[in-house]
Parts: sequence; structure tokens; C-alpha cells
Amino acid sequence: MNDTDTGFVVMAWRELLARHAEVSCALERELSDKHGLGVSEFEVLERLVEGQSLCTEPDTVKFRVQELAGQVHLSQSALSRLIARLEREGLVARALCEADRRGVFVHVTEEGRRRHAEATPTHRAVLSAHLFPHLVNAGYAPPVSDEASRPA
Amino acid sequence: MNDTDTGFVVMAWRELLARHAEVSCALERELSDKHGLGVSEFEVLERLVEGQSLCTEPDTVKFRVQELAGQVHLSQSALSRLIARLEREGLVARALCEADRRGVFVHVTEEGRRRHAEATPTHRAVLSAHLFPHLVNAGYAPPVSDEASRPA
DNA sequence: ATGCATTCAATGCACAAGCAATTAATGCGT
DNA sequence: ACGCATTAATTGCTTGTGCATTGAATGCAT
Repeated sequence: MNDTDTGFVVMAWRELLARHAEVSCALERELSDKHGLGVSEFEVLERLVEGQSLCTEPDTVKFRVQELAGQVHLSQSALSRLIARLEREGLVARALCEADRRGVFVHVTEEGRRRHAEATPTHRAVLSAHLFPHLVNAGYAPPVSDEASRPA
Repeated sequence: MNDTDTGFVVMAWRELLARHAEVSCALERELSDKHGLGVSEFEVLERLVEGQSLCTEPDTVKFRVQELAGQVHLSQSALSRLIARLEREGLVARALCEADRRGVFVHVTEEGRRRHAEATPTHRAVLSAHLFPHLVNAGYAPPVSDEASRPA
């Protein structure tokens, strides 16, 4: 592990930081402004909708809080409160798990599915514009207000 | 922009999120535990040291708060408080800029340089281990406690 | 059956971050 | 020279997050 390698690793890390900051910041603004959803909120909603879509019965596939926490890279406590926020807005619901009554099952509501569906185009557009700008500029660009890159 | 493209973009985004979470979380733990520094604090310190090393005179190269904010992807208010924290610990110092007395110049102190030098091996080791594990396992692995990947 | 360690989710607490408002200094136009 | 918009940095406030703790439920050993 010599000095050249080290410099390379640091460059890669800074690149990763820059990309993450740019995209997540833009996403945060767009999702928040247009749909009243934070990035993490959207991400959780998406996992729930994805899980749901795997099943024919509505409100059948449910997630434990911990599963979701791992998927969206949040602590269990953060997820607990995030679920509470989504529940307050009526986008998800908690259900007792009678098999293991410590656990709580979370599932998306109709309203939640609707909000997610509304926000998805925005989400995809921001992602495309910021992760693959060359593809977006190649003709079929979804309209995305730019200048929403930096925190301040 | 068809459905396959969309799925690809989302996959790329999740990949980016996962990598960022893994590395920054591990970094946070290691730097905090071993050196009492947060990731952002280290990052700022590093920019200051880098800038300083470009100049022969010590305490000559100085940065405005805003420049640093851009480099580490933080808002200027966040940077202002971060600088305040580092200053409280004696790692950096503020200096009035007599050319434009609105501006504040920030420079690293001896102590700050020392702390940065101490923390750098840890920083590099975590980066190598998590960004390029295949290279690290190829022989010259710096010692990095693993299990420090997830927030909770 | 009882006790004890373990696990799941929720909560108290501390802290970092962003936004908006504030203060101070600058520059520009008239 | 005087106002007025602009820019730099700080500060009040709110919010989201992680860690540690708590409370409840489970499983296991004795």
C-alpha cells in the first residue's frame, strides 16, 4: 500500500462523497418541494411498495422495522421515528405481529402507494439527470430544475 | 428513457447509497473512537493541511469559510459551527481578513496538524478496506476492526 | 414453572445540519 | 456622500439521527 495507492483511494472517496452529496441534496429538494417527502421516507415507501407488488393480496406483505432499517441504512431508532412520521401522514400503518408480539409489521396504505407513485417520476428524473447526465442530454430529458445541487 | 434504463439508474443509486453508508459509517466510528474526530472535521482539517503544505511559510495559506463549505459539501452555517468546534479544541484558528473585513480566514494550528497526522493512517486504512477490499486482502492489510459498518 | 439472557421496538437525550433571519462590511449607482 | 443591493459569516430555531436505555415478549436452561 504505497503513497500512489493512497492518493488514489482518497480520490475515489472524495468522488463518492461529491456524487452522494450532489444527488441526495438534489433529491431532497425536489422530493420535499414537490411531494413533501424526504429521501429516506421515499426510500422506505419504495421498499414497502416493491414488497407489496410481489404479492397478489393487498396488505399482505409486511415488513419488520429492522428489515427496513437495514435496507435504507438507518439505525433502528431512526426507522422507528420515520415510520411514526409516515404513519402520522397516513402513508403506512403498523400492525401487531401475533406470531411474535414483540415485532411490528409495517405496510403501505393506499394513500402511501399513491404518494409514492406520484413522486416516482421526480425521483427517477433527478437520478437520471445527476447520475447519468450524458444520457439525459442525449434527447429524452425529463424536466428537472437544476440549481438544486448544493445544501446552501 | 425506458423501464430498463430506469431500473438501472435506481440500482446505481442504491449502490452509491450503500457504499456511502458503509464507508462513512465505518470512518465515523474509527475516527471518533481513536482520534475524537468526526468525518467532516477530519475532511476540513485535511483541506487546511493540504493547502498549508503548498506553501513554505507556516500559517500563510488561509481559507475562507465558504471555500471549505463547498469542498466538504456542507452549508456555510454548518461550516461555521464546525470551525467553532475545531477552534474550541485548538486545532484551527480564525484570523480577520483585513482586505475584506467581512471574511474570516481559517488556518490549521500545530496541534491541528498533529491530530490530522495521527488520524490519517486510520482514515486511509478504513478507506482501503472498504472501498477496495480486494487490494487490502492481497497481502499488506492495514489493521482495521471490521463490524463497524452499520449505524446500529 | 422460574429465572435469565436475548431480541424487538420505542424513547430520552445529545448533537449535527439546514433554513431563515441577523449583523457587518463592501461596492455600486446616482 | 448617501442610500441600496450584495456578500460573508454567525446565530436562532427546527428537525433528523445515533447511542444508550427501557419495556415488553420470547426462548432456553435448569
